[in-house]
Amino acid sequence: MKYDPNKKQSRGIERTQRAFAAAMFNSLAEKPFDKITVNALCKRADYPRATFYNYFDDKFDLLDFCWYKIAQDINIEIPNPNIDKSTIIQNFAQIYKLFDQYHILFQNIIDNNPIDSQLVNHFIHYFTEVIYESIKCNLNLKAIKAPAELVAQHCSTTIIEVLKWIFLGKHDVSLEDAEEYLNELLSGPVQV
Amino acid sequence: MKYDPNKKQSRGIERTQRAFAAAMFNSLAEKPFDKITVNALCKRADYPRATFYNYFDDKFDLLDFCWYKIAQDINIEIPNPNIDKSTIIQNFAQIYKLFDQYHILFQNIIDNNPIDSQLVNHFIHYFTEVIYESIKCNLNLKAIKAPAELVAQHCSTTIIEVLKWIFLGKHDVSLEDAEEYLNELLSGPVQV
DNA sequence: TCCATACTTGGACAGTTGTAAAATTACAAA
DNA sequence: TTTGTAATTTTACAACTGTCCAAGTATGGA
Repeated sequence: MKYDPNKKQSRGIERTQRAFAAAMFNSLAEKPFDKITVNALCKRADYPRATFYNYFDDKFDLLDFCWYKIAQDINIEIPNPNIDKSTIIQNFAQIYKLFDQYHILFQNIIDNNPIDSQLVNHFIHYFTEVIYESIKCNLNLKAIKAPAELVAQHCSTTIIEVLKWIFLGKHDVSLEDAEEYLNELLSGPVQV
Repeated sequence: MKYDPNKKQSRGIERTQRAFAAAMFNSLAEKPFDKITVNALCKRADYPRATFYNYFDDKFDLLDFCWYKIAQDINIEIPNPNIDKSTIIQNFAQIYKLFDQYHILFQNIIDNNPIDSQLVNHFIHYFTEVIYESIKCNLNLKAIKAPAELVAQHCSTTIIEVLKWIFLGKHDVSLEDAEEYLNELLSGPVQV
């Protein structure tokens, strides 16, 4: 992201960024992402174009900011220096609940954008990265050859895959079932 | 893709499409994807812009065609009505060899594009889809709750993940080791 | 209060995108 | 060879993108 949202920012800057994010969220709810132009976002947020480019490189950069705002609520506990399968499933529950809060937004997004669109991929990718960052280096692995980074990547992908299936694939799955799905996928679901 | 490459096409059409694909491959080898414009591709392929839009919706559509040309060589055997883990690993070997043939191209792509760029994601996504299409409906699953489609998705993602690690992540891994990695990921690598 | 500095804004610009229509070319049947 | 149809290319266009600069506006410190 162009602006580091972690560093403290003046009230004005935050207000402006929030206005653009709101414009994006509202636009996403009503039309496909590739029909959303920077011009339209500026009109909606009621800021001039130059201000947009002050804060964001392009509309993807704004998207990053939007996902960041959603992901802020995720507070993955990484006290555990060795994360095992049950820890993963615990954290999964937290993200499930977060996604559930936003399920109307996701519904709208999916109604306007194909599941394999740039937009959805961008979203998926962002959250996979969030998970990955929180579990890499801390996984408690079996005695295997595969490198830890690869396994961490695999776990985060799997977690997001289940959530994608549920919240972007229009499958109504309870948290309990979702946890079971995840557990199965992480345990080797295919016959030997 | 705008043009269905499966349906038979006149020699002229194929020549034109190949020219654009070649222009794309050559450009990819020397600069980042987002610096490649349709204009430049046309200049390189020596065709007018309107011809480009005759065959492709945009540069992503051309990319689809490029990956399609590579993927053509994959001939996944789906005689088996129930694919188990060893079948998956067999097919994996075939794709590993295919990717290995193109490893110089992939090297160049990675030198010019970040691993999490739109371009790489597009590539990954395309091949995940190819694998998914070939294994869905035929997986021999354990007695589990997770739906078959989700598991198929998970398997194809895992396969491509290992290949990404090797060929796009600059990790030199032999076929034998790669098969072992895949087997471990599909067997549940994390401690319970 | 004043000033210096940083940030915001408006306008302009070159380059790009995707589309639509008109003009040309290729090709196959008579 | 002629002719009609379809495929291909040309040209023109309106809109968008990202960057730059200069004028305007806040803001905080002295």
